[in-house]
Amino acid sequence: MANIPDKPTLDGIEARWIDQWEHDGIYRFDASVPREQVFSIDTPPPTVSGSLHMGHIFSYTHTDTIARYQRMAGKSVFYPMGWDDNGLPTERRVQNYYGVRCDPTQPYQAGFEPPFRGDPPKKHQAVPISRANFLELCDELIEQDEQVFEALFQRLGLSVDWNHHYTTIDERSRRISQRAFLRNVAAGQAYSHEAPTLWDIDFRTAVAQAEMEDRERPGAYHKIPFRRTDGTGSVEIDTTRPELLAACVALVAHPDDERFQPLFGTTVEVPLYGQQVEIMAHELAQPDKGTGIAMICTFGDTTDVTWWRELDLGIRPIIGRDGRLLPDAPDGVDPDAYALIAGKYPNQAQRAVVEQLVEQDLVIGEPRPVQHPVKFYERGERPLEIVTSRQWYIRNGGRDTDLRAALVARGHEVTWHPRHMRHRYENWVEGLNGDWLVSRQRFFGVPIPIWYPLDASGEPQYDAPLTPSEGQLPIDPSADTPSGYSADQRDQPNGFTGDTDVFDTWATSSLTPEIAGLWEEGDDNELFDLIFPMDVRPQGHDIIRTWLFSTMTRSHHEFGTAPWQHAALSGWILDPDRKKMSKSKGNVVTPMDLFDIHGTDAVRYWAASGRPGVDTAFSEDQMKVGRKLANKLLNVTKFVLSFPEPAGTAGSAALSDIVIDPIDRSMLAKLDDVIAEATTGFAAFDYARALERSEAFFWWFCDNYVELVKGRAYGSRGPDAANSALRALREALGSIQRLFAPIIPFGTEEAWSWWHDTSIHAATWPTPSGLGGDAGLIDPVIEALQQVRRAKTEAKQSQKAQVAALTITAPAEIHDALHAGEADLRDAGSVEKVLVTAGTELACDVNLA
RNA sequence: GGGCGCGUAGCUCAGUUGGUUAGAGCGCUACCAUGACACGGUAGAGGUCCCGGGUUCGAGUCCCGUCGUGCCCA
Repeated sequence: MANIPDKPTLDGIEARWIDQWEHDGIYRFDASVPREQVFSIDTPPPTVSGSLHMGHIFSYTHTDTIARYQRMAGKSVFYPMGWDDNGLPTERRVQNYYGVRCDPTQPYQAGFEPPFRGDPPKKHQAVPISRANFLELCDELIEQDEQVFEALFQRLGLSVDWNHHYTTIDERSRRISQRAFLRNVAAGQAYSHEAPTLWDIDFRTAVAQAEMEDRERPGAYHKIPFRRTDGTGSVEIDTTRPELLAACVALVAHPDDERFQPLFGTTVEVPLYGQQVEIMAHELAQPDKGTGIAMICTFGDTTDVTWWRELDLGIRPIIGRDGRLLPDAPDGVDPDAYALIAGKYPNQAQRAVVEQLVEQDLVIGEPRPVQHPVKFYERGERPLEIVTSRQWYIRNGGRDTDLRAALVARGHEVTWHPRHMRHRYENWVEGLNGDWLVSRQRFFGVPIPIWYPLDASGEPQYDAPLTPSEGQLPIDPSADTPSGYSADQRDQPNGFTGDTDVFDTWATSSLTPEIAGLWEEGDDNELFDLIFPMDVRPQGHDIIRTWLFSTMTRSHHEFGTAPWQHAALSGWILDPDRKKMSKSKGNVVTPMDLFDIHGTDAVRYWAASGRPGVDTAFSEDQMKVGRKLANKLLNVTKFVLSFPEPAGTAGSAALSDIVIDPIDRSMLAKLDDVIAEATTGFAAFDYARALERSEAFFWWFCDNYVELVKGRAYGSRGPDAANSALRALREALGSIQRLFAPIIPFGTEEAWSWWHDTSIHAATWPTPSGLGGDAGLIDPVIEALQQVRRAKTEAKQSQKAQVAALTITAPAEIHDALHAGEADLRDAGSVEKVLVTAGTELACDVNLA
C-alpha cells in the first residue's frame, strides 16, 4: 500500500497507471471460462488514414465504461482493437503524404524513395509509381499512423486487450475476407454480373449505394422538341442533361397521363443525332415534372437504369470510365454530329450541345434554372456517372424480398440502444434497390481471390471462375497461379487471368467478429465459438447502413444468426454552437491537448455524461466538472483513510456489528439504492445514468453525510460511535470508488491504491450492503443542518459560528429520526443545545451565539 | 416527400410506469481562507416545462394538431 500524499493530485498519474495495468495484464482476455462468463465487444476499427478526433474519444469512452463495468461484474471481457487501414482513404493519404500516385502500368522499382515524406508542396506533380511500390508506401505509412492511434487510445485509458489486435489489411484479415467471400460464392450469395453501375470518374471505381449521397446542385431545364416520325408535329421534353441526347433510347410518360396516351408506341427522332426512339409508358414517369414526358438515356441516372431494365430497351453508352464521352458514336447515332462532343467531359459536352441546339433553333424558350439533387460518391467531387461494367456483388436483399425480410427479422433479434435506432436499420434495408457491390477498381485492398479461364481467343470465361482452395489463402490472383495452370499461361489464350479488383473496405470490415475471433484460423475454432455471436456492437449511428448492415448480412449468410445481441449507438459531437463538429472548421484543440490540460478522467467524464445515442455538445466546462469530481474523490479518500483503521474492517467482525448508528445505516441504505441503479444502468449500456446517480450521491455524501458525522469520527462520542462512522465511511468509500471506476479509471485507481494492493479494475463490482437501514431517516437531520447553515450564511457568519440553541419544529413522526441525529447535528453545526418540538412541518429556529 | 429524434432556468441537460411545492451542474450574486479538499465550502436569485386542443380527480409526462430544430432516406 502506497502512502497517501500530503497533497493528492491527478497530474501525471495516467502514465504510471497505464504502465502498471500493462505490466499486470489486467485487461487480458481469459479464454478459459464458459460462454456465459464472456462479454465480447465488436470494436469499431477506426480509419487510420484520418486522425482521431473528439467523436472517437466520445464513443470509445462509452464502450470502455461498459467493458470496465462488465469486467468488474465478473465477466471475462473480450475487448479487441483493430485499425481499418485498407481502402481508398489510405490511398489518398499516401498520395498526399509522399507525393505519388499509383499507376499499374509502371514497372516496380526496388528500393524506391518517394519524393517527400509529409507535406509535398502544393505545386508538386504526383510521381506515378507501380502498384507494388505504392502498396509498400501504404504499409509504411499505416504502421506509422497506427502507432499514433495506439498511443492516443492508451492515454484515453481504453481497457483493450492489445494482444487481440488486428488491421483490416493484415494477412489474417485478407485470409478471412477471402475465405468468407469464397463461401458466399460457393453458396450463391455472391456473384459477378455485368450491369450499369454507379461510377466515380475521378477515382475510376464503382461505388455502392451505401457510399452515395445526394447533393443539391444548380442545373437548368432545356425544353427540346423531338419531331414525330409520322410528320404530325413534335413532342417537347424537358431535360437537365441535353448532352445525353446521343444516348437517348426512348421517351417515357406515365401510363395514366392522357396527354401522351395517344402517342404510346409511336416514334420520334432525336434532335441533332437522328436516332429514332419509341414513346413508352412507365409509372415512374412524373407527370408534374417538366413537360411530363422524359427521355431515357443509357445512362443519366438510376431511374434510367430501372426504365432500361424494365422496358427491355437497347443500349447507347456514351460515357467512358474516365468520365469522357466515348470516341465512337453509339448505334444509330449520326457519327458527324457525335464527333463534335466525343472525348469531352459531360459539362463541356453540354455547352457544345446547347450551342448546337440554339444554332439550329431546337431549344424552346430560355433554359430554366433549377436546384436539384445530384448523386455523388461521398468522397467524390464530381457527380457520379453510370457505366456498364462487370462487378462482384453480395446479395443483401436489394433484389430479393425474402432475403430482405430475413434481414429485417435479424434486426429484431438485436437489442438497440437507444431503441429508436432500429428504425434507421429498417429504413435502410427496406429502401435497398440493388445488391451490395463489393468490387472496387482500386489498389490498396484485399484482392478478390478469383481467376478466370481464357478461351482460345483470349476472352475471360466469367461464368466459370477459378477459385483457390481455402488452404491457399490469402492469395493475390495477379501474382499467384490457379491450380491446373502454370504461371506462363497468365493472360494467354486458353490460359487464365486474375481478377484485378480489390474488395471494398466494408467487405472486409463487415467481418470484424470473424477477424477478431480468429474464425476458422486454427485447427479448432475455440476462440470464435467462445465470443460469437458477440455481446455488443458499439458504433456511431452514421454507419448503420454500412458497417452495421454489412456485418449483419455476412453473419446471416455464413452463420444464420445476428452477429451480436446488442447494438449500442453513440451520438455526434457538436460544436458549442450545435453544429456537427467538422475537421475543416479546425478542431484546434486535439484530444491529446485536452488530456494534458484537463486530465484523461475529466475528458472521459465529459464523454460519459453524453447519453447513449444523443448528440452532445463539446464542452470543456463539463471536463472541468469531471476534474473536480476526480479531485474531490482523492481528497475525501485522503480524509477517510486519515483515520486509524476501525476495528473489524479487515474481516472478522460483520459490518452489521460495527455499524450500529442508524444515521450511518441510513446513509448506507441510500448507497444501496444507488448501487442498484448504477448496476441497472451499466447492465443496460446506460453509463450516463449510472454516472448521474453515482455522482449525485457522491456530492451528497461529501457535503452532508461526511460533514454530519465528522465530529463523531474524531471521537466526540466515544470509540464505538466513532467506529460505526469510520466503518460506514470506509464501506461507502469502497463502493463509491468502484462505482466511478468505469468512468474515471485513473483517479479511482489512484485513490484505491492508497488502501489496496490490487487494481480497482480487477475488483468486484459493488453490491448493496444489505444492512436494511432506513434510507429516509437521515433526511430530516440533513434538512435541519442545512437550515442552520442558511441561518449562518444569512447572518454573514462563518459556518464555524456557534449556535446557542437550535429549536426544531417537526411532525411527530420524524422526531425519532431527529433524535437519532441530534448529537451529530450538534457537532456539525456547532450547536450547544437542541430542542425538538411538535409542529406541522420541519422548521428551525437558529439562535446564534 | 417518407422515417426517426429533440424543444424543461442565461447555457448544457435529468425528470423511469401520469401523483405533493419541476431538479442538477455550469454561469451569476452574496458570504466563509472551518483542521480532506480554494481544482474548496455555505447560501441565494433564476422556469407561462414551444404553442393550441383533448383524455384524467390530477399532465413536463398520455393522445391529436401547429410551429421550430436536427438527423436518416428518397
